[in-house]
Amino acid sequence: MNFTKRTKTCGELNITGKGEYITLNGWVTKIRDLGGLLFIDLRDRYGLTQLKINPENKSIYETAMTLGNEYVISASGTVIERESKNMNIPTGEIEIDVDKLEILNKSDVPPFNIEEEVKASEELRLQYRYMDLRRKTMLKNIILRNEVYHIVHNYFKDLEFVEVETPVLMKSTPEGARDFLVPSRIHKGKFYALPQSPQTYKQILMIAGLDRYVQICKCFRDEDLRADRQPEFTQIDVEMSFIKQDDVFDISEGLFKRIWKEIKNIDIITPFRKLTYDDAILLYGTDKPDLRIEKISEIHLITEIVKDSEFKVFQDAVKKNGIIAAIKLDRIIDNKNKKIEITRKITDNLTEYVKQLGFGGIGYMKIGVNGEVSSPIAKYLSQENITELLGEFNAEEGDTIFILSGEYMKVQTALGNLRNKIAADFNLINESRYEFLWITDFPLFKYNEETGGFEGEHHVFTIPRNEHLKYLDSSNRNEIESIRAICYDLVLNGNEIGSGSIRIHIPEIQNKVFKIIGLTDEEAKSKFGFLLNAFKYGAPPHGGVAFGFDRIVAVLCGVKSIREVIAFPKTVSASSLMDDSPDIVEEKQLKELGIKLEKK
RNA sequence: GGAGCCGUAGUUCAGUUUGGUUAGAACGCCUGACUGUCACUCAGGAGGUCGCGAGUUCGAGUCUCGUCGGUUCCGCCA
Repeated sequence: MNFTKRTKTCGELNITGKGEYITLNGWVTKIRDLGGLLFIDLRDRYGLTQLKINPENKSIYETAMTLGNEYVISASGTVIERESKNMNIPTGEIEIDVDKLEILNKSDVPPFNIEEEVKASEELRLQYRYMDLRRKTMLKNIILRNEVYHIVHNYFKDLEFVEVETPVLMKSTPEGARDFLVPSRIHKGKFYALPQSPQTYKQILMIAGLDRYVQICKCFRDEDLRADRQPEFTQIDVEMSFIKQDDVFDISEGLFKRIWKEIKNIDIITPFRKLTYDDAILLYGTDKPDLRIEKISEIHLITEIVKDSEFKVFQDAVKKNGIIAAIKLDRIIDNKNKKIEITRKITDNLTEYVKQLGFGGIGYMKIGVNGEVSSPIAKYLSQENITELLGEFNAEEGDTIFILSGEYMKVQTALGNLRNKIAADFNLINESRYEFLWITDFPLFKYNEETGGFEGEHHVFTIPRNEHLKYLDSSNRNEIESIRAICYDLVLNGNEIGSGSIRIHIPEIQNKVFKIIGLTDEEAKSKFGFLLNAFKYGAPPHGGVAFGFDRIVAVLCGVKSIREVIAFPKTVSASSLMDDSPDIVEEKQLKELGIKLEKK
């Protein structure tokens, strides 16, 4: 098709171009018909420019009158200064006095308006994603994503990392998430799996001597979705040889420093804070604490203080080897500077919340003037205990202490959830901060009560801490559970954005780990034989990390869901509303693959 | 697999608590008027499988059950 090609974009013209004859191509965003004089906002990726159509030019005017929103047009004319300027937009001092107008394509009436603040439901936005992506907000997210992409590539290139593409069709492995499977036509009855991550390949690249590997790659996990989890997602995958944990931290921190500097012009402080997994659970009840939370204390164990109370719930907890722990909420004020009273309604609501987490209820203690407390459980406590408790928290008038009791892990995680909930309910998250935090020394194994066996907490190639190597020969559950790994997560604002470990490169240690998780030699050989073989031929000490690219971009864009930074995301039921996938396939295709469907 | 919330005009929502006349509003769309708008304004108009299916009832957008879709969370998952 013949059309007049643009000489400028809709974002670049300003008063300095006055008098220039130009052509714009773009989408009709808004038509303002003043009865005679006609104004058209023309939009492209770069911005918005106002076209002026004068009724004196009859043929152009008539064409313009047939336009609708989202028509694609070519408009030529002279850049002129506006009679009344709009200083809210960059091009607001000028307009185009159009003397040539071509309709390049019509548009149906759009299902929703293309505007910055979208009003359409997410369902509709996903169905018409090409319309949604025309919105400035989405365009900004996608472009910012691309900028981060370049920063990552450049950063690692500067450090002499080698980008290597790894296969998308690979062998299914039993560990970790459920695999997406791809049937093989040539080998009927056999399947490839899509990679959950290129884990084994990147380790083999280390054995191959690549030394420093990076890849921004797609990963696939067939598990249920969340706001921050898609079945296919993007990872910054990194692996290095002859390094220790601190080297991984240095390289990673440098990356984030550069991203934040270039995208946000913010100098983030490195090195990042570090917390062991055990401390994170002890202090925050989660392995991904949000350090932006203000006015809520860390978790304090108060078993020693209240264990002799008359309160039966506490006594039960102590009897069952459990604990009693608490958090303190500072006196808080609303945006009108008025103190927020912790009312019965609020405590009832929190009680309801902890009941869902499997507790009978929550103990609370409101601190009044002169250390007087109002609390349903105060009557079970001696004055000394109360004083001691207030001292433990440095509690002052207006503060509230929330107490839970029971099994250690259950209490800690519940208090961790409670911190998040209270912070969200009362707006206690400081949104202006970026809080990076390394969580280190994760347990190597997790005991599975159902199967009565151990499972890998991270992945099976993670090396134990030196001082715990001896427990690999143990058969004592406590000893095995106490093994900590050289394994780390990077947490940003309460989101897990990265995870990695130093790997096992010595076959003897690897075999012991396999043994503990109940993998026989034969199974290990059939599942990971290629990797174990490779280890026999001089595997260097190595380790790495992988970052969740979508989550990082989501934080940078200030959005809650990674769907906002993915061009074509899936819904929570893992379908694509735009192209209606997954979908049934033809009988012929199944036959070729030797697949028969079970009747429902 | 489980729990919560949502589903009404092209779109966003009100109406559902307490079943009852013709299901409303805004934006968008169509027609007309208007030569400096930029959320243009003004006048008029069209537009509804109340997600779908059963049930209760004289009567269901409204109550009950089921089902489908979206979303948040738990389980699951780095």
